[in-house]
Amino acid sequence: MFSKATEYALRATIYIAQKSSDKNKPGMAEIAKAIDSPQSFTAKILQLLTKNNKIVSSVRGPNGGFFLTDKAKKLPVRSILEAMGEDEVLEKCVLGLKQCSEAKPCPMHTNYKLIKGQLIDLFETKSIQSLADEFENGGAKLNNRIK
Amino acid sequence: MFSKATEYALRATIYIAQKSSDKNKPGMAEIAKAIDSPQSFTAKILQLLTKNNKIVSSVRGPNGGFFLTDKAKKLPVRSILEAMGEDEVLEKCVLGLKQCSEAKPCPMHTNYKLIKGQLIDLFETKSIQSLADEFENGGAKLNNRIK
DNA sequence: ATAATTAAGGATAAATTTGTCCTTAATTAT
DNA sequence: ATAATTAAGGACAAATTTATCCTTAATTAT
Repeated sequence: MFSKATEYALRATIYIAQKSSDKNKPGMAEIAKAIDSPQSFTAKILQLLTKNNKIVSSVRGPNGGFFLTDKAKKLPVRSILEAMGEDEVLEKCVLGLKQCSEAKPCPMHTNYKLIKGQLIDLFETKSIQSLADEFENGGAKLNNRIK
Repeated sequence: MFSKATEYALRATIYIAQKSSDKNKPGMAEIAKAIDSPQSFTAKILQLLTKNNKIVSSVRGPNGGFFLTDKAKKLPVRSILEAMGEDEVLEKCVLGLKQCSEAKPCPMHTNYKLIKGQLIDLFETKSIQSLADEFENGGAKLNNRIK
């Protein structure tokens, strides 16, 4: 569904939401290990999320690392997709048709739009914080290693 | 959602379902033009669909081209995804976690699985033929050019 | 039989995505 | 002030996806 870069972005952001506080800010090495992603590549992605788009915040130096502002925690998960430039996946025609619309529907349109609507709703409704919370409560794990 | 190759595969197969008959078999040039895809690349994809996996059939020589057997027309759309090796998209965890499951759900799991179920159902239930029919009845267009 | 037509298949190239490495800049602790 | 730590950023490399081109094989029409 999403690119690896976006998958890493989602996992990293959720991890940061869980682990960061005023006292403790996970660094890129810790994050990459925790979510089982390539470290340098993840660093690039964190740069993206930190820079233009204000999803993630960071501080350099000893005890530095990444964290989320209270404002950022309330952002919908979709904002991560937007920051990664992969937001269109939620809107696009399944067949990849540029002119597919209500007026000129592709053969999948009518059925697919209902599903797409739910996808959009899910990514709009869920906040970054609420995902982190679900992690804490459920047995959910973010790392990707198979033991 | 899907790769370009798979989008072309879906469009091409639907087009063939519409246009082919005993008398008339669209060739790769016609198909590529109709669905607005790069010709040589589309030819490769048609080879894939023709070869191992028996989605599409073909005949060479003058008046040759591509067509679908009656059996193939009844195949679920999902079989095209399988032939393209992109079937896993329907099953995969949104966050890309290999060990995400009912037992070890990721933070998105519970909500996403409902949507995924509908996606799978859609691709399982719809047959190639039924899509072609919807095209004929509705105003749906397969080409991708913006006029 | 021959020529024309069309898909099959191989080799290769271009573009994009994924990934690494090294240097620089900022911040902190001493 | 100095050294240590950590993110930022640039340059580059590998892998994958997308795409083109050319030759070969099959089939048909003449």
